[in-house]
Amino acid sequence: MDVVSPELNSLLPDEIMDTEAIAMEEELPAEHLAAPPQSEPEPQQVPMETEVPEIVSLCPATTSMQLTSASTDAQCSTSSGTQLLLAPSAKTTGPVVTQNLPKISSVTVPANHQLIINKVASAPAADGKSPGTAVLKPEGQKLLVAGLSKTGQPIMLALPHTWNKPATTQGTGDVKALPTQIKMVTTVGKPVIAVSSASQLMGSSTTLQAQQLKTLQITKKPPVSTAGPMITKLIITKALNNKGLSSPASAAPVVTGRVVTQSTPVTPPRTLTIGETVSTVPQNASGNSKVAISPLKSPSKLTVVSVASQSPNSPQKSVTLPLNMALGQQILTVQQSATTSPAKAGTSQSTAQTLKTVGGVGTSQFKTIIPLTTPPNVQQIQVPGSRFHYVRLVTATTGSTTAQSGGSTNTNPSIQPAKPVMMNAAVRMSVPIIPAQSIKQVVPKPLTSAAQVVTTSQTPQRLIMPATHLPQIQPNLTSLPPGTVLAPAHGSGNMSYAVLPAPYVTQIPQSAFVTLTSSSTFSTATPIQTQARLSLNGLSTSEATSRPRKPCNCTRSQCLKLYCDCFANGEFCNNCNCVNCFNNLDHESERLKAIKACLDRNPVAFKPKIGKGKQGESDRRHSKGCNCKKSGCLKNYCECYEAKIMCSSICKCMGCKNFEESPERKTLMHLADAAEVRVQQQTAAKTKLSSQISDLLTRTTPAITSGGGKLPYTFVTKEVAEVTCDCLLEQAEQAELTNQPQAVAERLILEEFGRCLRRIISFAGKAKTDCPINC
DNA sequence: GAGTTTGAAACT
DNA sequence: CAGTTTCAAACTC
Repeated sequence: MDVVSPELNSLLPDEIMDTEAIAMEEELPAEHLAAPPQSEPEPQQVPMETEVPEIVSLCPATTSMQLTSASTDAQCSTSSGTQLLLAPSAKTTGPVVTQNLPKISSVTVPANHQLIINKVASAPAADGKSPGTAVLKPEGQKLLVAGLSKTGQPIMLALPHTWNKPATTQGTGDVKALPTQIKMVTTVGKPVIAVSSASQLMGSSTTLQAQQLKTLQITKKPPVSTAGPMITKLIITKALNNKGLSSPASAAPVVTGRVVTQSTPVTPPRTLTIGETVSTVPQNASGNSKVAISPLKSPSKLTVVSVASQSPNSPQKSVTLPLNMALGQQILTVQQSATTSPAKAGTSQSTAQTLKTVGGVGTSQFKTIIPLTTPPNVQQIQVPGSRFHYVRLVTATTGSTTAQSGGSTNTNPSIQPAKPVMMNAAVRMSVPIIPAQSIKQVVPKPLTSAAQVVTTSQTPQRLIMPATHLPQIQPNLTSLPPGTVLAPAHGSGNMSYAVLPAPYVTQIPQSAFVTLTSSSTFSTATPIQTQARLSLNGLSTSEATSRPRKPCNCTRSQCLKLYCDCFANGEFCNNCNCVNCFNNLDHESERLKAIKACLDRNPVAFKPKIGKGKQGESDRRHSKGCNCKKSGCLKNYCECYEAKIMCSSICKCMGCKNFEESPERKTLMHLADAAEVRVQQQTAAKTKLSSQISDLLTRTTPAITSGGGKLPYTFVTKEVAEVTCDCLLEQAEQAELTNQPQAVAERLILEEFGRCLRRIISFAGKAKTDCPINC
């Protein structure tokens, strides 16, 4: 099992992981496997709240690591003598446990680096392997790894009692058994590997908590298992910087996830088979390297990286990274075929077949991210100039995929042919370090055409669907609404398009969309349908539907001119107050004409006005600049001000006060900030009040019951009173901040008090209503 | 909520 | 390209 090759590592963004320090070795030198003394370490108690029993080894930059798949032993050796500890997967249940116990080939600790692996319980080496192999008992033992970072800070991780619990709880070794995790953590530039139960949270080590970590989590599917599934997750965590321990605030790094499958021409291809499924296929040591990187929004929330194994003969490897959508974690799934085998069009389907979303089965932490009704294909896309890899998730039957890849003229074996990218918002969000502008989408062309790429600069996806009955429109591809995807008309080089803004996909019921696509006359609807599904599924429904957008109020433009914000944003009107709106599917032809007209007038009409500067948001500026004359650019009339950016040299405004040093602007900003803070505080207070009341209701229901109906004041407990006071104080502060007269302030406070009372009464009444029988 | 102001978009 | 008109959002009362 390979983890990360240096070549691959070089391609990975630092934000994700840095595997420079990890080199793979085929064999673990026995001399580096110093047997841990029999002395059993203290059964160190792992704080329950952390729930992360881990085995940690610290490896220096030169550390080599091997995950041997031939046995249950996980070994780590380092040329420098530093340690890497790989514990074998948790294994198994029942009777076979003792025969396939995970073994720790313990790690030697070099002079200055730390690793001390103390097996808690050693048993006679069942397989008689190298001395020094510690055999872990299946249950109730802790493996402690103690080490010191360069800074001298000790690292202590313990193997929990539940080391083998996953399998045990699964009884017969169900594939859904909670996998053991191996975490590789780099501390102070050294990778650390830890093993923990998959259901447990990271962060048991206070040392680790004190570092800014990034985690690569890999679920290892061991080779042939004679005693049930062996599931090991390898989490490679790297300190974001070498400041390591000096960054106390870095305990909870947000690491976006992605899965990378890649092989390198230099390093012998290796296969890291990851998955929770039981596999009887021996790990293919000659396969392509696979690396699964799991993002973590929080170190306490692990995202399983699952990599489905694939036929060794297949040049492409599929990787799926499930994530906990509920936690807002997202993934970027990356697939890359072997460099020696450029992606073949035909491989995508097999990819889809082998692509599995695993992990998390039976564990609430792990969820399938893309609940497509059909197995998705994952196509890798390499964006020029980007260190990131993107994938396109498509259904398997599309012919356009074949055409696109087949038509590619890219002859560079190291660069994948341009492929369509279907990046839904969720995916984009999952990798915030990827600017939206970098996302590129392929414009499907007739089957004989090479793929074209449209650079998008805005997150919403839009679909331009064939509409053969409509006037032909050949929009400037570079000027289409951002995110636009074009689909060719049926079997013809003459292209017609229907523009479907992304919101349409999310605005309309899925059934409606399905009807639309299924009834359309073009044969290449599959990609669109797929994208639609992705938009519906990949983008969380709540996110899609709740995305705030002001309803327009157009009365004369029919919402077909750029006056209309909906139209200007490439969106359909939805829940707007417009009159005689044509910005909908019912007026598709008119809408298309209007789009064309806008593009004729201004080829970049649909491009975002607020571009992104070179150095991030601070450099954002209006693409055209404003022309304000009377507002001083300090009102929302000004597009710059509205976008919360300062006017720039390209603005033609008069009397501009929207510049950095402007006192007026600062004053406004302060007021705005203060208002925002107040709103947040108020919201928090009210939420707290509601929570308190709810909690109180829960606890006081018996009293209500016994009392035959208590009056609302029953609910005015100390907690409620305190929260109510908070609300009142907040109101007072707000009045003070806004320089309200005392009378007004008093009135505001009283009104707030009235609201609090009403809420209390409301909850009280609700409580009585909710339990009419008992009360 | 009606009326006014404002500046972008559209038009000439 | 400049000037004018149209338009809808922002703003005021």
